[in-house]
Amino acid sequence: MDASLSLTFPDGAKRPFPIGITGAAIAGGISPSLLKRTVAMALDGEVRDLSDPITADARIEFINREDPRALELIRHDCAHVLAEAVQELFPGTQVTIGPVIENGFFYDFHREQPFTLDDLPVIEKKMREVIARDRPFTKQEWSRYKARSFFETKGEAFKVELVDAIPADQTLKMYAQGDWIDLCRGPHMTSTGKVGNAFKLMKVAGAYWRGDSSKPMLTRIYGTAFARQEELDAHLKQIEEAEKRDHRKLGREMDLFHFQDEGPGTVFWHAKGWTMFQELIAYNRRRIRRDYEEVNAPQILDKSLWETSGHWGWYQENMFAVKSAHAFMNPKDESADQKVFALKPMNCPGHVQIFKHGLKSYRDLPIRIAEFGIVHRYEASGALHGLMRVRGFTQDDAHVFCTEEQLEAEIMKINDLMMSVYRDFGFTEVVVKLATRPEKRVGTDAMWDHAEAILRKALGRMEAESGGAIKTGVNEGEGTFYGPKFEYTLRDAIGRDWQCGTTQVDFNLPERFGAFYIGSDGEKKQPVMVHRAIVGSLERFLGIIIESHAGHFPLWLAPEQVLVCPITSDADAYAERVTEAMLAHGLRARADLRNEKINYKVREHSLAKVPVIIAVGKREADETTVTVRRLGSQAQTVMSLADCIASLTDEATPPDLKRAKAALAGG
RNA sequence: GCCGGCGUAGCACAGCGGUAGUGCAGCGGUUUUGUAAACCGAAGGUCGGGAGUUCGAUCCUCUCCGCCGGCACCA
Repeated sequence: MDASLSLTFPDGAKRPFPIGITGAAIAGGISPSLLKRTVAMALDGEVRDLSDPITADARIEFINREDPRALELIRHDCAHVLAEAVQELFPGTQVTIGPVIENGFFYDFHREQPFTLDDLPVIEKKMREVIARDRPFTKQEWSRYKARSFFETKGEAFKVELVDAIPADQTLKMYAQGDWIDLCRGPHMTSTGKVGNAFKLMKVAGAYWRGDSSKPMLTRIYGTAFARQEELDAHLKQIEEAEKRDHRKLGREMDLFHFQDEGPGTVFWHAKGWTMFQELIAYNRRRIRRDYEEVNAPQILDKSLWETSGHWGWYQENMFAVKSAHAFMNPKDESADQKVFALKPMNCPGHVQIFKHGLKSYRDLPIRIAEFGIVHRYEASGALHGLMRVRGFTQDDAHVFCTEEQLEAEIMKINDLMMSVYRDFGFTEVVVKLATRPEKRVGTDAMWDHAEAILRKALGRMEAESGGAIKTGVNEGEGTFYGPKFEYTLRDAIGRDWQCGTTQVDFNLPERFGAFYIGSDGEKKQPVMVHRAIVGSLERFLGIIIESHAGHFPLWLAPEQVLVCPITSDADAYAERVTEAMLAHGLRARADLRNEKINYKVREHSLAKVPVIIAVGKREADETTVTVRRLGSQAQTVMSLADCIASLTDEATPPDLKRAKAALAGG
């Protein structure tokens, strides 16, 4: 008799089994129906093929399709089914990889003629056939040689490359589903039928082999799958909802901004969008007034300055160069001014120049220079995306020049400010990641060691002192060419993550530009420079605000706060009086005196997402009251004009001012 | 930049080898209205730019530009 092992079941029962018994045998031994509904098992919490022989004592759980842990298997199996379907339909198509991703899976194929959207329904149909065949997934271990020659014979060049890339000490696992077989790490469910029908192919896209733009481009087919149809439907519905709050769509509908062909990646801010933009700047300006000096540096500067900073060398492809139009058109004309300027892609060199102007003492430090700096970067055409990725944008930028001793305190101070700003905009979940030295960089390793050590220490403090609001991590090799940085990522109302803030420690630019201060010993000292942006790009941040609120802005940000609508023209004069009173109290109010029914106006202003609609008729005029209707509610509230203004002005007070008011009131 | 798709009136969309329609908005009139669309009328477009094929191109081909979905990139 074989030696035995002991398995612990979820109910706590321990039972002995012969070594090498499979999960399937155990499940089948308990009951045929258990075996039937089990798609995989977990040994000590690790998901495994049900057919795996068990070789040691463990906790065993049987996983059915509805188990949350099965979702990944369903998606992964679905990717295999997709690959089989594609190869059956389109012989000669090469397979590469097909991983599970957030919300679904994809599979990358190589085919002379890339797939298009029209191919998806056909492929889906074939997938349903493959699933209906319900072939078991069977695992085999192959030698490297066998796998390599197998794929070579089939003309699967990419798979050959994958086989070669697997470390020599690892075994090669092949999963067969009927006649179709693929190199795969596993695990899989018991058969293709377990994938079910709650799947959908979503889109096709190009993707570079191994994520490398110098390598061939493959066709990626994205799909998603769920255990049950209702979950798939809910997911599709959610995508639809997300599309409705797309800032590009809302920007058009709400008349906030537009783009046009002549200015790719640059924003035409309309009055309403610009109102929000200015409100954002005003807020940020109030937040920095105490500690920073706000400056404004030139938009174009001689290219030599950018050579000194290193940007010209590292980022030339992404910079706009500027010459006189005459010189541009007549590059050979030596009598013309052929000087080349760069449209600034960053504010730091400008701020260094301001720092350098005049002798600085150690007593002056830290010097914090802020600018709502408009920068231009020539982003790749394919990178442009509404307000989220543009070629001209405004940074809430600042540079702190300080001593090394002051550095950590400055970083923590910046962190406090950032967290406070994010809270004011309703973002409470923040992830801060330390991005360490990249391959392409300037400065000595000693410098980097030092800078990273300081940031690491600060990172630990941030997490510890945040009371759980900050989670931290490390992005190896993701730092800037001149220094390591923190990246602040916010999670919005619908769970999407946005990288906004950044704090960068820089020992290099001050040196390159020869910036110094006079130390207490009378000697010249080099300051440390900290680059920081809180919301990053104001354009982008507004895009995030638009999407996370789906256009239903908090009152203080709403471009139009109040619309006053008379019921009939008899109340026009009163409506104007109400509007004037609101305007006088700083509210953004407007009277709608058009000859339209109240129904029409309510509908129109509701669709325009105006937060407050006020209707006034004879009744209100006689009593100096207003009838208030709030966006998102059908309720009508009658109140005195004075009360209404008092409550709206309070609500429209920006969060920072509200805090100050409350502090005052609290004594 | 790369792969695929798309580009028709301010917006949302039809259409198609014989130079274009619908709805909403806008404009003119009628209507004075109590909380999500009153009625009537007239008007509005070198069908993204350029070139080619054709007797004839919004439609087919090429090319450029832009946008969309991804990939790559993001100081």
